[in-house]
Amino acid sequence: MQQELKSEITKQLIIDKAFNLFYENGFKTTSIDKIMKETTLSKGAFYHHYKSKKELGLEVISLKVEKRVVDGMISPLKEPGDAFKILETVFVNRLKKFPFYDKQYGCPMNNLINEIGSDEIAYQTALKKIIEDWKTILVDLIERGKKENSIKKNISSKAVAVYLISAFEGIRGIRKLYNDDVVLDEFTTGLTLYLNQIKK
Amino acid sequence: MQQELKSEITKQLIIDKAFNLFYENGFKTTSIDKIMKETTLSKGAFYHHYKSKKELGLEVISLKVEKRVVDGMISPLKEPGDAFKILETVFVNRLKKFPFYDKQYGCPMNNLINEIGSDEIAYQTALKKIIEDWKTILVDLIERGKKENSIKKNISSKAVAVYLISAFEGIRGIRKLYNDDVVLDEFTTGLTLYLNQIKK
DNA sequence: CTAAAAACATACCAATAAGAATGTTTTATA
DNA sequence: TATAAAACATTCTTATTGGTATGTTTTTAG
Repeated sequence: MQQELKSEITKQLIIDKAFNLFYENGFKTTSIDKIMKETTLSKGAFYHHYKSKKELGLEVISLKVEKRVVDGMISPLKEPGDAFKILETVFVNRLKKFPFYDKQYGCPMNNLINEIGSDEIAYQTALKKIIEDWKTILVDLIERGKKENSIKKNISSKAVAVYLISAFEGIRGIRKLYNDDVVLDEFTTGLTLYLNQIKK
Repeated sequence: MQQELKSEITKQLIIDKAFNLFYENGFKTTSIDKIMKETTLSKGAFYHHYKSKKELGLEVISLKVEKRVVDGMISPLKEPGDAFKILETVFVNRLKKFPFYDKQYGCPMNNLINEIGSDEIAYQTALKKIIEDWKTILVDLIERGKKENSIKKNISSKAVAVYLISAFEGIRGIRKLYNDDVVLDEFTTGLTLYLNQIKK
């Protein structure tokens, strides 16, 4: 039974290194050789654990990319408290707390969406799942805000959710082009303004 | 003097084919071989006109990618008439009029931003220029709307401009994951809602 | 009409790609 | 403790990469 654990540890190592390389250099141009060089293991080890690069890509998406979005943007929305306040805090704070590295390389999910989003159905489905989960929880929170009278009732929760997610992912990409936080600050101002307009 | 014309025609052919391949398959994974196969010319011809793939990439950005954004989203903002109405028409109509192909492959600029936006300073600068131009014209229009009393005065024009651009680019990416227009319609509802909130 | 320069073609190079084949070593089980 | 299977290493294959070197053909200027 110790073998299974060892296998899991190795796979996790591969996934971790792969995620970082995909994030920094893109999916398509990151080779198995480069990934395995990082793990200090061999290519033979890779093809023992994974049948293809595609299989690894899907695991990276469902285990690493998804986790990032869940931890940073989905789970925090489930917290109890004033729905509007939570909405504001989660979106604005996340942007403010990104380290330089994350600002430079953008959003791992958004990078993948734009690089391989129209390539393979498998990638599409895996990435879409994250967006759909995010959207669902956001809609729930907005609906709650309506009931609790912190958010305007005459707006479509789905529309607001999609608009918020789009804007957030959009700025994560645009920020990559700059070397300072000016655009990011302007975005935050725009976001705050937007949120105050759906506030009751 | 006819030689110069011939050279220009060949370069344009290369640029056109390159743009399409970059758009459909990404920049990094589109090889010079693939591009020249499309032109039915040889690799020798390519390296006669361009010194590197990077040089071609920069020309594609400044001539094709930029033109697309200028024609579709910047120039229309310069039209005379009610500033708010123009804002609404340009953004909403553009989304509604995208052919299936454009919805599937997303925004060429946004694709490049996310694929190579943190790679080379040269690409960064070329792409940033487009965003900056777009932002400038948008700010001008919003300012005009404020003066002409069609847009609220107590909002930051820059913030609104950045927020609008971010949301627009964001949804262009997200739409790639889907096979129908549902998200796009929800986005449009969200966008319309947003615009009505900055309306006077 | 001729020489040179521009436009293109062909052949090549070293590096890198994904993956298969075939090893060797470690671990678990009977 | 023998054996099978899992974990990993080494080597190889075929294709593709950006770019160069060296051609040949077309165009232009004198």
